Amino acid sequence: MTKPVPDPRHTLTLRDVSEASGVSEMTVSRVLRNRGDVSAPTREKVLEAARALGYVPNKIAGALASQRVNLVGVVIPSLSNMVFPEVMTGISSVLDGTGLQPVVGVTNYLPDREETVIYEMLSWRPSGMIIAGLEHTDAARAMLGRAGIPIVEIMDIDGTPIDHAVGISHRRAGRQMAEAIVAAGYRRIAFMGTQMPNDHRARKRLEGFEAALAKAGLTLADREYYSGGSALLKGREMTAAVLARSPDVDFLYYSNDMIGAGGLLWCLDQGLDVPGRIGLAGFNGVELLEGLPRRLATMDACRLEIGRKAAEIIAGHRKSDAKAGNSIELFPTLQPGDTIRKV
Amino acid sequence: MTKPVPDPRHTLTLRDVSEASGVSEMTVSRVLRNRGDVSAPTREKVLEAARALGYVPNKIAGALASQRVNLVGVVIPSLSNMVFPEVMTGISSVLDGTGLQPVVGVTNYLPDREETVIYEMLSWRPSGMIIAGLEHTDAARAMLGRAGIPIVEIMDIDGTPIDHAVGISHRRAGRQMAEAIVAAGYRRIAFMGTQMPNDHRARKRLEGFEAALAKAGLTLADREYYSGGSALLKGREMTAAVLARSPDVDFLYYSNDMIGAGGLLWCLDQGLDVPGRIGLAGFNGVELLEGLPRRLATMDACRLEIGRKAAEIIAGHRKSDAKAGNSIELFPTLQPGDTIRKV
DNA sequence: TTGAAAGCGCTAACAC
DNA sequence: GTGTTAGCGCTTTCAA
Repeated sequence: MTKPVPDPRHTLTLRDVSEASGVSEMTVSRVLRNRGDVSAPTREKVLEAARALGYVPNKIAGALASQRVNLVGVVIPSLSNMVFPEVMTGISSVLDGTGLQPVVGVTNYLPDREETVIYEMLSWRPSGMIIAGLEHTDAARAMLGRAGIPIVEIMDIDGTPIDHAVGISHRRAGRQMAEAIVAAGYRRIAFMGTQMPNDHRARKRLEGFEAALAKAGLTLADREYYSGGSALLKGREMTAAVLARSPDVDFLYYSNDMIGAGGLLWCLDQGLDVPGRIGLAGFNGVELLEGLPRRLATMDACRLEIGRKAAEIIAGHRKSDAKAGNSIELFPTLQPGDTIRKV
Repeated sequence: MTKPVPDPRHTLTLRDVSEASGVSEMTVSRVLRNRGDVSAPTREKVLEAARALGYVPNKIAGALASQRVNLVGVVIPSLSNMVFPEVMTGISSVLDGTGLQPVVGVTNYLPDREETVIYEMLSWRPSGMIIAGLEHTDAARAMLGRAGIPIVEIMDIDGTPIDHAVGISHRRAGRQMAEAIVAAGYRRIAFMGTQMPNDHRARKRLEGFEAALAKAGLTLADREYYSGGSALLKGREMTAAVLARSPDVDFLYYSNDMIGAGGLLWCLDQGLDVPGRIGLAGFNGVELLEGLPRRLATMDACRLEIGRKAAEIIAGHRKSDAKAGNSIELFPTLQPGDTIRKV
């Protein structure tokens, strides 16, 4: 039956700063946003009061009133494979100057989870969205399409973007690697990758790879998939399994550098002649490879540049009335390293 | 001079759903939030209309009206060293059931940047904050202290928390590793780490390490710092440099597993007897180590558990009026692997 | 240069 | 079960 005591430490509002400084709320607001003309003395009084009180503006109210939110949603499948952190670096480097802030959501390669994340993000009315991949649920595509903000799908350009796309062609990347391998004289080629039906980019690389092999009259000699666990260790294990099963294989193509690195370490442990007896290649161009005993052949995925370009599209949206449907294709370079025979 | 045409694709509001369904805004709101009693037919009509229109609620307005934001701010120094992604996994695993959503901000180990990130996050009035480390600017501590929400500082407990802390004692961790090394008979010990004045946890580990050495009558025989670049490669380079300069060193202590792995690969390349002639140890217990030719000695940092516990504190805050000042200490286990001599 | 009034889109509290 | 009223804390707009 006690009267509810008003929280003594209630959250501060503009009104509090206004009263403390003897300046109207409106003018306080102007000072705090550096907007309009405010005389130097007034400005000082306000700043002083705000600092003394420890006022933190309420962006929720600000956003509702101004219909403006300086947030950019970034939807990615995973944080743990070191490719997306680098994309984030690219995004941040561009956004940092603009007053826009990235907010990331992780989907774990689950389409339904992605749909939920997109829905949640859109409900905060961000200024733009950056989303990995071109494959989404119908509902997700619909939401994004009617959101009325710039949407940039990244990493991949093999498909039709909702609005904008920035990425590489993974099909082409797979094809190029296969061509290089065949040109180097390898003939019995095995593939190892992740068991992930929703990793569309890995899938497209393999499609391109197999298509190029077919053109050379070849098919994959063996293949092996894994899921979970330490990628480096899985690379070793899969490599051991494949070579036990198919001892005459002369090339190992991995869907990512981490398992490729594991495979390379295993081959070296076994004293195999790399790249003479057997060649290896991965994908991504991760920094880690630089510290290996031998440089694994790979292809960089232009991660930094993709992040940058995507952010530029969002940031530049106000001025450029760039129409939708634009794909920006980047071209990865093949780094043969020391694990493919020189022709 | 043309009259401004109202945007035909204006963002949908509750009102639109209300008109389309012939149900009052209030009831529509109730249906969309599963709140209160709504008859099945009304409910259906509303859901139908909302779906048909593609309505996405405006959380900004909702949050302002309800004074409730289901966001938890997570402030971390970096995404790229594979320790924080695992903390995030722990956080998400707990938050997923609660309706709370993590929002991450990255500081790059810059105190001023951290202050800004905290300010920005608080301005969205989150339900709680999780922040790496116990060292912050005075302004940041003040803001957090008066925010009126649960604050959990993670990773470290060597210091005084603002509200709650969950982590390990890095000083103790360093001490324990030194004791194990000394007990194994190593005497000429070198340290290699990052050149990062603001990585307080690495600093505390080294302090604990040196204190324990001192207690055994020893001092570091050599030390080397790096910054930037591929950690694996830097580990190799620093190791080569240290052993060239101090050939009689018999143990290499690394501030993280990645450079430790590089050092290990280098030692094996050189044909050094590990752990007989020389021992090595890192810190973190990263998954990567499992794929190496030999298991590097390390200490896990309880990352998953830290994330979990921190999230539990935030999520459980409504019921438990847990008072501030609580530190939860976790105890990492030393994993000797194959790079420390058995005693 | 400053202030007053009117909402932004939603929900709490209360009536019906 | 459903509707009405009154704001949430800001910013926009316009007047002074």
